[in-house]
Amino acid sequence: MATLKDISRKLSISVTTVSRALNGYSDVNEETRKRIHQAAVELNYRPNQFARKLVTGRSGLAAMVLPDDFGITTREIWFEILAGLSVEFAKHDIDFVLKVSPTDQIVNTYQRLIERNAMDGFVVIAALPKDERVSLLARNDVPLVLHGRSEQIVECPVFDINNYELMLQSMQHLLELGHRRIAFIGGPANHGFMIDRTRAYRAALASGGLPFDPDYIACGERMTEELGMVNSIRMCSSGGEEPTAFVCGNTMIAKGIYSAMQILGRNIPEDVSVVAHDDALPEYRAVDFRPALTVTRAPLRDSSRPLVDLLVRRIRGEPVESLTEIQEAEFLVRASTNEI
Amino acid sequence: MATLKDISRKLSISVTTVSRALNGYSDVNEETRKRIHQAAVELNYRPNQFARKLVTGRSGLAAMVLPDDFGITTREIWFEILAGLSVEFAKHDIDFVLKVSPTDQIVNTYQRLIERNAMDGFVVIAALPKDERVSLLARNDVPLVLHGRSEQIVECPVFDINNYELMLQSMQHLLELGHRRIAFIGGPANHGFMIDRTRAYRAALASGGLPFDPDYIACGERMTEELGMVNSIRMCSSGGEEPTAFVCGNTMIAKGIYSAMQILGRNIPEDVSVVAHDDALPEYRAVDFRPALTVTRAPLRDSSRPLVDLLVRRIRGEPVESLTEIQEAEFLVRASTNEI
DNA sequence: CTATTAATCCGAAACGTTTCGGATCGCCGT
DNA sequence: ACGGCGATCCGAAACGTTTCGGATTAATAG
Repeated sequence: MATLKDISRKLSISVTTVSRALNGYSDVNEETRKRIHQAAVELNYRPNQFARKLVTGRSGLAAMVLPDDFGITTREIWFEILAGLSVEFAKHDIDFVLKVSPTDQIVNTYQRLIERNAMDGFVVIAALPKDERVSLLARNDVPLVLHGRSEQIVECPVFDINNYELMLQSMQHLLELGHRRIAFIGGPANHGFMIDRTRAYRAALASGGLPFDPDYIACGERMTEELGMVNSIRMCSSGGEEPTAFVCGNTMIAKGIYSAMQILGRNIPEDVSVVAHDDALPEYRAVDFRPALTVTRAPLRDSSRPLVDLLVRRIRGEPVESLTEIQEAEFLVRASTNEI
Repeated sequence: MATLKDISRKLSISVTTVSRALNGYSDVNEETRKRIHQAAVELNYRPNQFARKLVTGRSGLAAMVLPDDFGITTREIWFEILAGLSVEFAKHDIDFVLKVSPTDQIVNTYQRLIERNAMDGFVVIAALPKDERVSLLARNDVPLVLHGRSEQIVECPVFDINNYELMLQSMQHLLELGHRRIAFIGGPANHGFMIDRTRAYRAALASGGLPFDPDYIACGERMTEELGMVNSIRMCSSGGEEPTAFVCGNTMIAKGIYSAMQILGRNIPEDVSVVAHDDALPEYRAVDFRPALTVTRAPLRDSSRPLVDLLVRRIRGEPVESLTEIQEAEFLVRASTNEI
């Protein structure tokens, strides 16, 4: 409730000087700065971010808008992302606003938010190769940070995990164990991460001298247990040659495969090996799988910090070229993979 | 980007009048109001909420702060609540900010938010009988809406479902079916809703002339499948008389009981009846249980609208006495309950 | 014909910051 | 003695609203 004017009055120092002292300008005497700081804490001064916004243009607000049908993932995962972002933004004194919008109106929602001009920046998750949200924001010159690489050439900070590399690692591991028929059950075909992983999958097959069999790859809008279950059952009971190994887009899919293999009477890892990518959601702890699941691991929680940092730096005006961060996944060999 | 001044200039009308026209004051001619509105849309005028906040004190921001360990519930449920609140607030042109805070610092977080004075109001979920968050907010005179009744006498809007009544209904149903040994597996003992339900549980027993057996009631911090599983197994294998019916705090607990009964070789509803309260999370659809689950039903999604409405009305200055809403649950008899 | 009143409009101040462009003063070198 | 310079400070304007207290005009009442 205390304002600059209160401090100014109390100390008989101009508002200007008080402001400059508090903001660390060099043209204020060290001793008066001390006095001002002290008065500030005595009066429990908190700058009014709205007044500040009026003149600096910065509001201290960042937003994320997400579809009310959860798009590609589940509630748990969205929540994990939201929670991470909220605490990271808080470290920069930024309030995180959450907008949930009907899926078919996402772009309108962005449009309105842009017009209102209240957000310092946006975080955009799950980039599509050509992403309307991204181009809209970029066109209006509002800062955003992208999770997942997008094909379109936009000047914006990007954070991603190295999807190509992690798939390569999984495949290499299986190839070294002697597997020749390796299936891939992934996520939505049009998403950037899936494209990268598919490319790596094919590259690995090729490098192992193996053919690409379209029956051995399965995509799906939702990366759920069900997806893993139905596709692995299909692949194993089509009458043709069964895969001896599965690589999965996430651990839920792997869980589905585990159930399917149990139903079909196959043993992991004796009959079939399973590798997955692990976002490290507590509910699906790969170590707790029986047998423990071999994974490439890149905790979702770990993405919040870089995402927020990149956005904040973009807002502060750092050149976009320096604002790209690609995270490598750990590779953790556990008990779900075996020689064939 | 267009401001009042732009409209004012374009029409040669004072800023004052433009402002008053747009805000629907009566002292502006109908025709000039028309012109002003038209100019506003032509220039794509959007009021600057920060400038407005400076003078009116309203920011158009509401917040919820939640613990990073999810407190009593799960990620899914929190997300469901968040999503609902976000869309409802949007209808009132209020941005919803999400604060996630370490559990032991919740109160500090509130304190800081209050000092910053940027939020128009807060929504507080899962009230404890004596809730520090509530008293802190109330003491500082910042608007809040409470989900779940709190014992302390604070003047604040409250939304709740009628926990007492829904438990009574479940019990009555079971009693009418002839059950005499009815167990209750609920949630965290210190929470308001659990207290109400326990009271109703005991009242129903008493009205049926049945004794209260502490072994037949189970509480737990997390209302999960596991809670239902371990407690129902314990109750059924203690050597004493087994319960013939369970009433569950939610459908996840019921799911755990279903699994437990299968393991123990008991049939639902022949050997044991199950009733639950149903928040209507899509993942745990009570209709999809085999046998379909008898429930008291009050969808979580339905709580967002009243919650937000109450808060908005409080912010607008309506007297608190009128701001209480208690929702009755539906009672849906399905296949999980039977005569004994 | 004048005093009221109703209908419309408007100037200016205020909200709490930041920032531009000096102002003041003591001191240094010459 | 004087121009200049560095160290400190400050007045005033600006950001985009809302709102208080009139001002103007025309119609109405007496």
